[in-house]
Amino acid sequence: MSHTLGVRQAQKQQTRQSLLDAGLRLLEHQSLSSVGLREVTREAGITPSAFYRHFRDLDELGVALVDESFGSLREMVRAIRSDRAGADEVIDRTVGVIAEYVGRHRAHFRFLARERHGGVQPVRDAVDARFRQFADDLAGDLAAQPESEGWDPADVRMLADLYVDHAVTTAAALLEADGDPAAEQRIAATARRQLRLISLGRRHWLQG
Amino acid sequence: MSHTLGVRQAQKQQTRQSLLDAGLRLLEHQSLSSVGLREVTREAGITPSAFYRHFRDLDELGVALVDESFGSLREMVRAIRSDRAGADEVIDRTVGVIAEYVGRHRAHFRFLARERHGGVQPVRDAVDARFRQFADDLAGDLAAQPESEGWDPADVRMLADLYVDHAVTTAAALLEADGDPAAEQRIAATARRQLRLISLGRRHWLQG
DNA sequence: TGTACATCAGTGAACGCGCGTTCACTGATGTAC
DNA sequence: TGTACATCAGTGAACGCGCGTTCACTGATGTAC
Repeated sequence: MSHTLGVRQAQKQQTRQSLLDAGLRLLEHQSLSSVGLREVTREAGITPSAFYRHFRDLDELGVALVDESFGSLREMVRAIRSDRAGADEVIDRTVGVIAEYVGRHRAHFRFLARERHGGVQPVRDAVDARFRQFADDLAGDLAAQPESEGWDPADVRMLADLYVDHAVTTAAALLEADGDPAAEQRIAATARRQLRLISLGRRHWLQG
Repeated sequence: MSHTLGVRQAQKQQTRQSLLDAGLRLLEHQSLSSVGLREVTREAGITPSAFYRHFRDLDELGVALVDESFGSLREMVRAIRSDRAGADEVIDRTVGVIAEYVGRHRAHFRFLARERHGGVQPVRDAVDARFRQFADDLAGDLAAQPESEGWDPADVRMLADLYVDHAVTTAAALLEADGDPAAEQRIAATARRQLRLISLGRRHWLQG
């Protein structure tokens, strides 16, 4: 028998995952600070006391959900950044990818939108650190592009922040649309125009 | 005795206000959905059952707090919009006013940031409606400016949304800085550059 | 102005309930020989 | 391979506690005459 993990550990990890899934399901309609431990274990189909075999408390589960949620996000960002095309195509693809991922990982995005400014400090810190990391990565990408020649690094960074904040705002608006296709179209159209305006500003930054 | 209100009504309103104040105080460190009714009345110094003389439940108190918070915000927007000056001065003043109001009405802004995407639906709807109203007003202002001559109304609206979203993001970042002056300076500096880039994009929109 | 009654904001006791946490336990999985 | 013991993920009962809500009440304020 090959056991890279062992039956026991594999089962434990499965239970842990069912706790995370249960948490995410409950967080679709309420925020972390109002979810109960017993509520989560009930949803996961285990005993309340078994919870402590996996997390110290609900905050710790929340931080684990941040990691999981940023997994989806990282995938999305990779899809956007790998794009090499003309400005307008990049914009269209970017907005398209955001809309697609929000639709596909709705629960994860909803969780991040909720807890980003929500109740629990350790979770908020975890979310913030991850977003800052994204902005750093994006700033690196932008700096390497020919359009950024002659730019002050601080200006590159502020542009990266603007892009990230815009993406976050757009994703949150799409969530709020809650699947209504007309509303989603409107939000996507607005987002595209805004990105076009921003990229115009970028083009004229040095002689501005 | 002149009584525009009556002693009894005046006292009732005072109690109501102390409930709102207590709620806002508690919401500095947690979100609405995790605050208890008894917690609020304890903080306000009244009996739990007296709560029902003023609100049906905590959600209703939350909606009342949205109204109150937007009072501060409306004042701020009036201060910004009344400004008539050159582009760069407007930008500096705008960011300055935002920073000043966030500092002065910290609890109100924190509440709005929390509950905007937070747990409770009626509160979220109330917040959203108010922000949309602001964007409408701002779109009206922008449309009246000479810089907007020849603009598609939909483009004016998307610019107004971009400005409002940017202000919201900046305010939230300032809150997260939590009074640290260096962090606040950095955020304000970034916000000013971003607004300058946006206004560059605006200037080149039609020939872009 | 004075009196008699109505109103109603806030009180305080009581209720049933679900909460988070503890603890000794069970029995399947893992390990040593 | 087989046996004897160790580990430990998940169980289920128990606990004390604060919760939201109800209800009859009190006494200051308001109103009618």
